Amino acid sequence: MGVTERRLREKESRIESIKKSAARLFARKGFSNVSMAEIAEAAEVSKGTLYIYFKSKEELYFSLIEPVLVNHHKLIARMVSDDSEPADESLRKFFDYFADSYPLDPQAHQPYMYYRAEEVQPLFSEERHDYLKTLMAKNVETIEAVILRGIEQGIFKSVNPRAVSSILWSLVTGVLRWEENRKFARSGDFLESTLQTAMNLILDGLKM
Amino acid sequence: MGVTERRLREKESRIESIKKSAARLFARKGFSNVSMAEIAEAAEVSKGTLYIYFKSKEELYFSLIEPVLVNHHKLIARMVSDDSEPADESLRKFFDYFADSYPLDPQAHQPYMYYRAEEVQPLFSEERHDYLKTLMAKNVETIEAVILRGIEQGIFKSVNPRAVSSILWSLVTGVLRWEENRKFARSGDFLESTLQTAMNLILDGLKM
Amino acid sequence: MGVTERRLREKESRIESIKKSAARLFARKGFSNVSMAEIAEAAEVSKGTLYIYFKSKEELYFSLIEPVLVNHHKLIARMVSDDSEPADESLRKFFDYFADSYPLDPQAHQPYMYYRAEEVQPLFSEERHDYLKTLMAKNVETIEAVILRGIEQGIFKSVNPRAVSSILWSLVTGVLRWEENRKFARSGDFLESTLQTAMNLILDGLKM
Amino acid sequence: MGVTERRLREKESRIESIKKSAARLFARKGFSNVSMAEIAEAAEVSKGTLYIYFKSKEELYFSLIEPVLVNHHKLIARMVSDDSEPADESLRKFFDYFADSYPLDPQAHQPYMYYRAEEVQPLFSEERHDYLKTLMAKNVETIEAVILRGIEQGIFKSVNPRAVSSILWSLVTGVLRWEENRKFARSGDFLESTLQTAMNLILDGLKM
DNA sequence: TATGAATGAGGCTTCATTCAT
DNA sequence: CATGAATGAAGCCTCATTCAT
Repeated sequence: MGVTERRLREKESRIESIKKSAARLFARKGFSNVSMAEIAEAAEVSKGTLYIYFKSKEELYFSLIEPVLVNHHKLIARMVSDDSEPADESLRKFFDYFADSYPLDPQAHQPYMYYRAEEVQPLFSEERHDYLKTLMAKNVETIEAVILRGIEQGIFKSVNPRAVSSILWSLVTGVLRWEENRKFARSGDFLESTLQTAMNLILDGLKM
Repeated sequence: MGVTERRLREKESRIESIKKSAARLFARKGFSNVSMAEIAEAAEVSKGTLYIYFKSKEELYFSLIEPVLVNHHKLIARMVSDDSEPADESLRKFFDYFADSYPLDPQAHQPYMYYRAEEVQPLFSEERHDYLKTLMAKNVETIEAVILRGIEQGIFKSVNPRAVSSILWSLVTGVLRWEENRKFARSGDFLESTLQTAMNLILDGLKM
Repeated sequence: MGVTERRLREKESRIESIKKSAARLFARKGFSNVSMAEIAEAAEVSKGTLYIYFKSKEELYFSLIEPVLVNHHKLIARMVSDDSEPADESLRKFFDYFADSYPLDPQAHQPYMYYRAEEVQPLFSEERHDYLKTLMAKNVETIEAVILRGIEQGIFKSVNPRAVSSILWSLVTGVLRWEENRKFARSGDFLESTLQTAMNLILDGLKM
Repeated sequence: MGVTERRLREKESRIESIKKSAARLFARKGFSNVSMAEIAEAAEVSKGTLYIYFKSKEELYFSLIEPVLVNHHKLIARMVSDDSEPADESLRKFFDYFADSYPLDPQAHQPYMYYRAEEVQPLFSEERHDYLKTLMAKNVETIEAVILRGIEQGIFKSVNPRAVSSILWSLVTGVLRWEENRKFARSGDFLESTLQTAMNLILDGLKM
């Protein structure tokens, strides 16, 4: 029978529905401003059902954050991993990644955009928090390596690679947040062009 | 009598104490994760006293946000208001303002750093929310004017001034958040040097 | 077919497994502190299965209590039913019964040890509760008859048989509980010797 | 002003009201079968008020149990502390204490009557549970000392003092429970006479 | 018959706010 | 004005029970 399979599919679709609803709500209002009841209603399941799949509100939140951080890291790391590629090309890909993927799935980017160590820390165990920090640190290191490569390739000025990596991440997350706020305020959507402009400025500034 | 005066002074110091405590707590943990009891204790007043001076938790929050936004706007507007000044000088002042004033009073900058339209909106009346939006929009326009001036002065490339203004604000708030998280994670304090580097990159990128 | 038989056997073993698991858990943690999920897991069946065989949690509990009460009554009644036997012999059997059978199946004795009218009453219908009361009353009457016999046989002093019967039951259940707590506190197992001593004291006290 | 004092009195009376309601309910139905809402209603306060005075349901329970155990120990220890007193007199006081004090404040005796190590343990921290065990152990030791004294005084047979102490406690708590159940079942109140009879039997059994 | 996902009532607890003093 | 005890709505979570397969 395909019964078991169908069951499995239904179960997974329910989990997906919960995750999607939760992600949207958390992204829109922040962890503390979303109630489990709200999530349940949005996902069209009962409150109890949430707890079948997620041990707690924190667990649900974590299950949304973690794979996104892992995935982004993977994607970005792969994207910029070709050591023979000119570093400016790599950075361009980095920016394009956000310009392209953000509109497709804005919630997937929320963890970066709204990550706030002091708010998140009390939610998770020390271990988990360390894990999240490590994940985010890796991302900075990835871009740091690109900057370093650019300097070695003679394309970039002699800058502090770690600082510039921080700046690039700050800039990207800052712009995503900014444009999100702007969109919410109904004043148009300029994400792509803003990111383009930002990248051009930075690259021009970085190049020798 | 000096009694009335003393009373007045005591009252104002009480209000200041409340505001200071509340600002620190909101900044540290976010609006929803702070209780009125916590604020009262930190300010060394009773819970009831909070409600003498502030109609509600939202009101208290607003009373913290609003003057900061107004003040920042004033300071920044004044700082860059000399139309004869080279635009790159003005931007340098803009960056320096954050590098200098943030360490002195980090909380004062929280409203920008953590402003999140979707989270804040349900707290306030439409009117108030519009007011906040206007305040923030003015700041963007101020920097936009500087960029425009730079172009007219022949110092800057022909960029989209509105986009670059957004970028500068995104960059500054992004870096502030970034360094705040980093500091919280006990990995050192690089705010000033990071902001310096960021400004140099951007200015180099902007200049013809 | 032997199929039907096998089915029947499997079914009965399933029921036994449920009862056994439930008895152990109820005995260990008390009715309210045991969940149906826990019982199902311990019995290695699904939650739904519990409801095939027992209409409700209360029903399951009743199905454990009732036969034990009936059975104890039967055993004890038979044990002391020989009217020609010296009453002190009969009481000795009564005590020995607990000293011998408790260690073999402690859970079977829980209904007595922890019976608490006020807690049990809201669980059951009036009718059922009355039934349980009657069962327990019969036990008291059985021992009461032994005391009476002892007086008539000229072995026992002229005491109030009902009161002494209550005392004997109180003593036995009291000691069982006491030693259970002590065992749980890991301070050794003195059930048998304690019961022996108790019986000797009481018999010495009863005898003329 | 007496205002502060009256306030204090009102506050304490409220706490007393809560404790009294809680004690009655816990005694009647057991810890797990009582809800905080029930207690609040019985005490005629709001649910929130309970948490002003007691950090949690467990804490409230503990606040009822602990002083009773301490107090009983004190009373009983004092009662039997005169080493020159004949041991049978001391035991008589011990029994009388329960016969007299139980009807006056039955709830005060609940902790003994219904103490169940396995149910109570998960409620409390290890430390607290150890503390409770120690308190109860002290009581056994107190009576143990009386038995020993009786033997030394040549009044009692040469029995195992620890075992007999356990038996006396088991007997008393057993009888209290028994009569409580009987009372609840509306079949009369024989506590005093039952305890009297029990004591006479035991003393007769103990004496040489 | 057996399963286990789903339900929703109800339990414990927090907290913004009120109000008598 | 200042206090802090009191309130009760609302949040997180558990669990007995049902039901489609």
